[in-house]
Amino acid sequence: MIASTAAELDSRRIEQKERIGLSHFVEEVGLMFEAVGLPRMAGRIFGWLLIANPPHQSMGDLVEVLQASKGSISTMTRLLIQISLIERVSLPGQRRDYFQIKPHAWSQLTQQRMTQITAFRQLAERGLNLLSDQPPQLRQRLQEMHDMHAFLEKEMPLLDQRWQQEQQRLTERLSTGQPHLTSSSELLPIPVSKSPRTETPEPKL
Amino acid sequence: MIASTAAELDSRRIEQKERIGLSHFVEEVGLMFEAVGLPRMAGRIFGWLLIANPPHQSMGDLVEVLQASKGSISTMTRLLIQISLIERVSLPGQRRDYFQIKPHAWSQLTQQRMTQITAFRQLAERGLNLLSDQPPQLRQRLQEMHDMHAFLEKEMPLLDQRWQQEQQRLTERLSTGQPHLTSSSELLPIPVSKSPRTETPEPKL
DNA sequence: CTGAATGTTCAGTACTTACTGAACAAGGTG
DNA sequence: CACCTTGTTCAGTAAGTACTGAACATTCAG
Repeated sequence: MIASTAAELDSRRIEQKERIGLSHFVEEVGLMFEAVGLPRMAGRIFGWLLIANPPHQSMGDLVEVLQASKGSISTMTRLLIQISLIERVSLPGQRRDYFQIKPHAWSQLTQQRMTQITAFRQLAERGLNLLSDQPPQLRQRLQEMHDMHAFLEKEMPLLDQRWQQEQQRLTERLSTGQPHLTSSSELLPIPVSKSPRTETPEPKL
Repeated sequence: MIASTAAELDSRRIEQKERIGLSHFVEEVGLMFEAVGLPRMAGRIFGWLLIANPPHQSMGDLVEVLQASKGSISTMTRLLIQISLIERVSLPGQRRDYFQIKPHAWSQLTQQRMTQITAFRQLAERGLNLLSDQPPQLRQRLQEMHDMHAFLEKEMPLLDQRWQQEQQRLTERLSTGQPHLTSSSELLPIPVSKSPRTETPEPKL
């Protein structure tokens, strides 16, 4: 099996090139995740799940493709599931579990942002209390901080709502009839286990 | 000067209590800044400038209040100026410079967020190119990522615009006639120096 | 000019945190 | 039951980065 046809070699070169393109993509998603405060490896996993074929991948797949340790993959998939960016799915008759991008994953990130905005608004309120006996001139800085985030708190959900409508419009353009990946296969999403860990993060310090 | 009146002691206790409240506030702004990917010390500076009286503070003030090194303050104020969250001001007849919160600082943070959104949209496009010969089902994940961020790219500026209007409405409620902190005093903002460093970051590696 | 006040730069450190790898569960399968 | 496959947990490390402190500029005062 030493000799290969020209076609085979060519096909391999193309595959090679694509592999490089794909891993670059994965790496960049990793960097973007870091930019929004999430671990790079979580971004790599998410990036790979964005382009993987099939869209559901096992832990073993991820370990191999991303050249990372089992431990890291296990921890990071758990994180991604916890923030609802991916979900765990199982195939009938298969022992191992698979991971795939969760529908509306991106709205979930917006949700996280909302939490931050609320925190900023509350912080502004605390500041205004501290300066309660000061003249309005001095309080103006905090008032602006407060009003801005109160505004966003009101508007962001509306924006997200409008996005959901827009998206429905967009997806109905072409793929009428096959509404979603999950339902197009025999994949079953596994509900997130409400383990005690979720509510009480540190059982033993 | 060993004896003090009860009133003096009381006033000191109150001051002490307020100092604690203020430094808690400063610390929490620091934590929030970390949550959005900026150095904690930058957040502390910004936090202090939100509540300081007067609103403009010198490097020496910051070093003392925040118990940080001159080096750290210098570096972080530079960072904050670069991302337009604060500005450097000078007083006539005063040698040293002062820093204060820049008007519309918060819109600036939104601006930073826009950059990220654009990066995400471009990344989605790269992914779609990589999967250009794949069936729509597989491309759907990236298509959603793309559409979502394209949507936000379109809508966020409009939102910010509406915020500017809203803000004007809100500030006109009370403080009619004194539109802004800067103009209410003899403070002169110092324009950001367009040093070569800005365009070519690493002159000598 | 000398000295003081103000500000910058940068080498070294201290700290945080992601990641590895190995030991440990938990099922299935023969 | 022994054994393999799949997945989790955790101690230790590796790597990145914010921060310190000291040396170095710069400008003003006497």
